[in-house]
Order: sequence, then structure tokens, then C-alpha cells
Amino acid sequence: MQDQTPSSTVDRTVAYDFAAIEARWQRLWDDTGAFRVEDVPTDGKPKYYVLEMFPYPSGNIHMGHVRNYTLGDVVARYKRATGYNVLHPMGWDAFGLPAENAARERKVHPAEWTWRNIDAMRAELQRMGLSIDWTREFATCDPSYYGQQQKLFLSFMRMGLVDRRLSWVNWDPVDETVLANEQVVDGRGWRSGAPVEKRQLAQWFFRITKFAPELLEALPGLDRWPDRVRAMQSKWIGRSEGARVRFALADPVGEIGNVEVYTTRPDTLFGMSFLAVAPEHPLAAAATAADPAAAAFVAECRALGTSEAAIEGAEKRGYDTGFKVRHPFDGRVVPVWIANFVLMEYGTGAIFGCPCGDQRDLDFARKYGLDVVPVVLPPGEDAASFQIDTKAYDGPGEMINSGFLDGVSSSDAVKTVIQRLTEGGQGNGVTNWRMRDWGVSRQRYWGCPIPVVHCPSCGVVPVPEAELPVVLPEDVDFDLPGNPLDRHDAWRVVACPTCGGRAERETDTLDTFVDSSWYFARFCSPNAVEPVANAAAAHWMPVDQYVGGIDHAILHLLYARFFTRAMHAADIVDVDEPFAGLFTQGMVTHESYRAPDGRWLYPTEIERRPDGVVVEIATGGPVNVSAIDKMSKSKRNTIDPQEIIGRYGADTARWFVLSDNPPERDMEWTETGIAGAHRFTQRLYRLAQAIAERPDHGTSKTGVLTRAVHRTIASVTIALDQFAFNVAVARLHELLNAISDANRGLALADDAGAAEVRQAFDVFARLMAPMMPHLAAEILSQLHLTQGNAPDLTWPVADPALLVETTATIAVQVGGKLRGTIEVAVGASEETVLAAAAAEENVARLLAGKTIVKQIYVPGRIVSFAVKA
RNA sequence: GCCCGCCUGGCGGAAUGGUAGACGCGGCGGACUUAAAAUCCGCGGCUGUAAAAGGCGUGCCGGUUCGAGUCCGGCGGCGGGCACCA
Repeated sequence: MQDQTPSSTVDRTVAYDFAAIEARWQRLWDDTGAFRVEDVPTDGKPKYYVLEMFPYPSGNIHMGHVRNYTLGDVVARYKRATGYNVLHPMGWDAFGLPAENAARERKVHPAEWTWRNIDAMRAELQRMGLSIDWTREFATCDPSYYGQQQKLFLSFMRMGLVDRRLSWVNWDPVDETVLANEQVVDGRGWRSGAPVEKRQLAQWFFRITKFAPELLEALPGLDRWPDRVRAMQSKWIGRSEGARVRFALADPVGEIGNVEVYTTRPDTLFGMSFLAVAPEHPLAAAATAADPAAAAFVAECRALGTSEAAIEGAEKRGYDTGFKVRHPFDGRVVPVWIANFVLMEYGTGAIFGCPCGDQRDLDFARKYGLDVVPVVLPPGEDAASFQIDTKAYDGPGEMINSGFLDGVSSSDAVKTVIQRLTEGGQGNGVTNWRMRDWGVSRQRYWGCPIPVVHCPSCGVVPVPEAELPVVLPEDVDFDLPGNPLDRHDAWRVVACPTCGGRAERETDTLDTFVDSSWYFARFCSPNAVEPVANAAAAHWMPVDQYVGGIDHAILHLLYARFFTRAMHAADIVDVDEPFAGLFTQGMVTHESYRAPDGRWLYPTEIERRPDGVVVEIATGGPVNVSAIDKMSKSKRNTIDPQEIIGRYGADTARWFVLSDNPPERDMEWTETGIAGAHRFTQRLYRLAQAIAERPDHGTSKTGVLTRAVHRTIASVTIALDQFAFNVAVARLHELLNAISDANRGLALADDAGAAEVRQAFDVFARLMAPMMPHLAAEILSQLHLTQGNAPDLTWPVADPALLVETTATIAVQVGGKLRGTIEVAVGASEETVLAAAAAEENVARLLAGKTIVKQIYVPGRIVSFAVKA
């Protein structure tokens, strides 16, 4: 090991040659397998699993990746230094639509395109100097991964977690393909431009709703998740308590004798003035059959539904079907409307309208002249005069105009109504969930094949495990519209595993969210012959720290939580929650530039003149500097990480990304910021060399510098534990300034002082090592301070004795305002401190002639005199 | 419309209810240099003063407290998420 340490030639005239030095250390780490861990380690060390969301291999890494992987790497290296075995793997979320788009546009096979991108991006990531165990790398498009996923699918199928049913999709009639939401632009297919149709297809589903209660109940236990993410998930799952109410139609409509409604406010039933159904509701269908105007209205609603902008600003509209229902309690006859704001997917697809208690219902009633009867009296209002005008009241209160409920509180009324409905067989109390089952069918080639065959006589038959994986055929073409798997007879047509007759493979592939719902478990034993080796998962799961973007706050994290529970139920893992800790980072932003004619310009195409004016280099014309935006190709405001690393080095890029601001917020990439970070690394290197030249034979003393070192150890440790990396950077700046000052003021013969400075630098380098690993390793090696290899560095521990100060500066307030400070010995008695405070010149002046009504002393901090004249 | 987050110098930001503005970026002054760059040293909320003292200051208004950037109530602005969720 020792002889592999790079030679450290100190030449103080040469600036820090980051390119050579970073490459050298990376090679050493790679050659020695520095970051490799066992599937089931036996050395008795505690485990720590750090994972960043794995990247989609789009072609190149971007600044968002740099930020993401730097944050995770700091945690991984820090935990390793404090004595953990750290699992820190990397892989590729390699299935997905862009590969098929590339195939159509550039005639390159999705597999070839994907693997090429992976090779390029792996090299780019490796230049960042991440402490990753690359022996665990895999891509989800590899049959050795998706074959295991097919086994999981079949397990879930046996467990009753898989379902096949009809579902609506966006259908492009020209491309003969199902469109993703992002492929629908203004109601038209993005490529064909044809108006999108809604079509019903048989689709595969995971029954995630079976887990809805536990996915919700486990959220409070995820105490190392951001509150924000837990709140978003909770709302998405959307548990509500309410009632189903059956309304009998006054006259049956065909087969339909009644309409069922879901409500969270059964107490307001007497305020009902209409019933509204979704445009897709069977009763709406019945209305359209006989009434062309109703049909026209429903068609309008469908068209509106595809455009998001239209829904946003859509006014509440409806159509009176002429059907009537009977109120379950007072027997009133109430009209049935079709309304554009009622959703078929939620509840029963029908509501009762209570205008006084719901703003949407009120708007609707006012528009169409329906009754508005107040039924809940807000506290402090008078029943005789209370009116609903343009604002509905949805709070609690006393029931009025409500028959047998009058005088009861609205919360009691909920119970009473549910009881009455149940007794009368007109309804019952129910718990409703907003979350729907997870549709996993995709009519695409570049995804994991669903391992079933369709047999005309046996129906849906799972592919026997011995025949897995069902591998994607390679000889496909993308010249024709539709899914190439549908046209590939040699692949598609098979013998039925049960009866041996002619059958056909399922040609739907799985949603790529499935691929990312268990990859973290596969990383524990990436070569296992089963999806996950139990012993490895038992050791490493759950992920202790997961790091990624807030954009995955709901779907990816919820699906992964569902999968983990399902895998637990199948005895594959022994945890319920995949991610014990979650950190969500902000976006990377940058200024964007636009020429007067509207063209977006790359940062490299503009120049900032000394007078501050920004011009286009090519034309010399003025440039409009636009707002700080998320880096995006369309606005051309991206900064290429490779260019930055080439110019400044990986350590400098990492340092800037960490120092700019708190990592959960959006950061702004600035040229001055990265240049400043670069100056810091150069300064640090120069100082290290200056210190290296001093004689190295003294015994260190314990001076003010050593005390500063130990304070820094304590504060940096706390900062890293809290993900306050920008604060850790600030504390390290302070320490470097202190070391620099001490070194400058050192007499040539002061061997003890030199030893103190040297020792301070040793600690400094170890504290910064998680953030700038190459430079830290290089400096320690050059100073012959810590022998060996950066990953073997130990984290310094603060000596509590050196954190104790002998004197304290105490602030003195008079009347709540700061009027002076005093220096006192730590441990001085309260009387002594109060006397000293009162004697302070300025304080004494302000206290003169006043009466002290109260004096407060907070030891070590502050004295406060409350006075009156 | 609903939900969440944020608001502190020119800028990014720091601050267990206890000296607001650490640290950095930019700026200004000085040293070095023929000069520039780099580097090194110093200054730095606003106002006020010869210098002090003092006054004002964490989006706005109010409250709790000896003491509020921090806690509570209200208002405003900015950003993000969403499937109009009955």
C-alpha cells in the first residue's frame, strides 16, 4: 500500500496542478479498491448506506448531478472517516423514452445509444473523485437486472398485488401509439400534431392502494425526511372520512335506479340544492343518449380536460339533465346536473351540491340560479339575519334549516346523519382514499417486458421462472408507427406454458418507475441469482441517507416505499421503509442571455465589458441578461461540468457547489463564485507548502491556534451532521485564516509553534477531506502528516478540555438595549458579574438616577438590567 | 382554487429566545510591480459625530418577553407543488 502512494514533489514555484494530482489519487483509489465493501462484511464495523438517486443516461452529466453526487459523497466520506463501513454504489436508470426517440430520429438502436451514454457519463462521474464502489454498478436495461425484476413481478402477482383492467389512455391515431402526458401538447400529439383521442386499453396495475393506510401511517416515523415531502405524500394518499349517500332517482333512467355520492360533509345534506355527476358518469352517458345538447356538453368537457391551461382558468359549468333525485330525509325533488368540475376518478364520480358550504358549489348555484340555503351557522352569527352572499362558509357551527339536526353542532351532525342513513339503508360512513392504483403498462419497446403470455384457452399465464428472463429482441425497427414488439412475430408468438398451444407474449413493458423502485435493494448484492440476497439486504438496508431532487418527492419515493413493503411481505427484505434519511437538494440555476432578436445565447457567446455592459462576442451587439433560471438546454444557460473540472479541477467544483448556499435551496452558478473557490484552493496549497518548509522536529504547544482547531472540529462536525455544508465551509475558511496568521507571526526558531501550525494543518486537511478529497490527500502526503490513503483518514475528535474558555465576553443590556460588554472569568459568581456589569462606564452612566427593577444574568452570555426612571 | 416553502447589507448567506450581519463574492483604500494580473494587508448596514455618545435597522402591522431575525396573531410579496379531491 505504502509504495503506491503518489510521490510528492514539492515545488513552491509551481501552482497546484490539480489535473495531474487529482488523476493520480483517483488512480490510486481505483487500484486499491479503496471504496469496495463486502455484501456481508464481517469486520464488525457499523454500516452506513449512502445513496444518491441514480441518473438517467441522457448523454452527459450536468450541474444538477455534480451537486447531487457531491452532497452524497461528502456524507459517504465523512461517515467512512468516523468508522463506518459505507456502501456507496452507482448505477443507471437506463430504460425510457429518450432512447426510443433517439432511435427514431437518428437511426441508432436504443441499446447502443444507452450504453454509449453510460460509458461517457461514467467517465465524467469518475473525474469528480467520488468514493463509489464501482464494482456494484449495473444498468436497469441489463437482462441480469430486469430479469430479476420480472421475478418480483411474478411474486407480486402471486400475492394478489397485480391487476389487469381497462383504463383510459391518450391515443395518437397517426403514430398509433399511447402518448405520455408530456407528449401531449395543446391536446395534440407532439410528433404527429394529430388531435389526441381518449381510448380504453387493458392495462396492468400494481395495487398500491392496498398499502394506502400503512403508507400513510408510517410517514410520521420517517423523522429524517423533510416535513415538506411527508406533507406532500400525505396529501397525495389523501385519506378522508365521510359518507356514501344513495339518492333514489324520481324516475328510473333505464337500468339506473339510484345515484351514489361521496361526501366529507354529510352534516350539510339539508343544504343540498342539486346533484352533479362527472361527464364520464353512467348517468351522464344516459343523458347524452337521448339529448344531443347533453352530448355536446360532455364532448366539450372532454376537450377541456386535456389542456391544463384550460382547466386552470376554467369556469364552473354544467348541464341540467332533467333527471331528478329524491332527498333521503325531506323527500324534496332535486335536479341532476352534469358538471365539468366533478371528477370520475375520485369518490363515486358524483356529488351533492351544497352551495352554502362549498365555494365551487356556490359559484355553480349562483351561475345557474339554484337555491342557496344556509345550514351551518358560524359562531357569533344570528340565525335570523345570517345570509350567504358570495362567500361560502365551510367551518364548524350550529345546524339551522336542517330538520332533525337543528341546534346540533356540525360535528355531531356528521355522526347523526351517518347513523340515520345507515338505519334507512340510504348510505353509510366510509373512509375514502385519494390515491389510485399504479398503472404500470407502457406500450413501448425500451422497457422491462412483462413476463406473461396470453393464451386463447388458458388466459393470462405467467412465464415460468425457469424461462426468465424474458429478454427484449434486438432486431427491431422504429420506422413504422406503434410498438415494435407488437410486430415482432418471432418474439411475440410462443407456446403456452400451460397447454402448449399457440399463445402470444404480453407486449406491454413496465413503467420505468418500477425499475427505480427496488434498485437500492439490488445494490446490496448486485450479482445475486435472486432479486436480493437476504443476508446482504439484512445487513445494508435501509438506505441511511438518500439524496436527490425534490421533483421525486411523491411518485418515485411512494412507489419505492410500496415496493419495499411488498418485498417485505414476500420475505425478500426485512424492512418496511427503504430510506431512513432523505435529503432533497435545490436546483442549479444560472443567468440566461438573450439577443434583441430573441435568440438565447450560451454563456460562452457573451462577454461582460469593464463598464458592466454585456455584449455578444460575435456581433458586439447588446445582450439582455434575463432572470436566474433553472439550467436548461432550451435557454442555453447550462454550464458544462466537464469544462469546469477541466479548468479548475474537481475539488474546486465540489467546494464551490458546497459553499454557495444551503444545499436544500436553489443555488446560482456564477463565474465569480467558481473563480473564488479556485483561488481558495490555490491559497490553501501555497500555505501547505510554506508550512512544509518549516523544520519538523518540535513538540507542539497548546496555544490559541490549538484551541481554535478544536472549536473548528466541533463546529464542522455539527455542521456536517446537519447538512449545513456552507457553514462547514465558512468554519474551515476561518481556521485557514487563523493558521495563516499563526504561520506568518512565527519566529524562525519557534519549533513548538511550527509543530502547532503543522498539527493544525493536519486537522484542517482531515476536516476538509470529505469536500476536497484529492487536495486533502495530497497535502497530508506532502506534509508527511498522516500516512497512507485518504479514505483511511480518521475524523478528528475535539478535546472537550480545549473547548472550555477561561474568560467570557458578556453583553450588558440596559432597558433591553445593548450598552456595553465586559470580560469576566468563566465561573465568576453572579454577584461579581452583575457588579462588573453595573460598573461598566457606559452602563453606569445610563443606570445613574434610575431604579433597577429586575436584573437577569445568563452565565457566559448576557446581563440585562430592566430599569424605570 | 388548494397545499407547502421562503422574505436578513450591493450579492450568496450566518446567528440553542441572549452582542444581528460570521464566512465568502463583489466594491473601496494601501503594499508589491515600470505597469497590469496574481498575491498580501486593511475598510465595510443606514444615519450621526472632529471622534464619541445616540438614533434607525432582519418584508409590513401588532402581541408575548428583561430581551424577538428567532415565538404567537394578522397582512403583503416572491417561489414551488397539484389530479378543481366534494
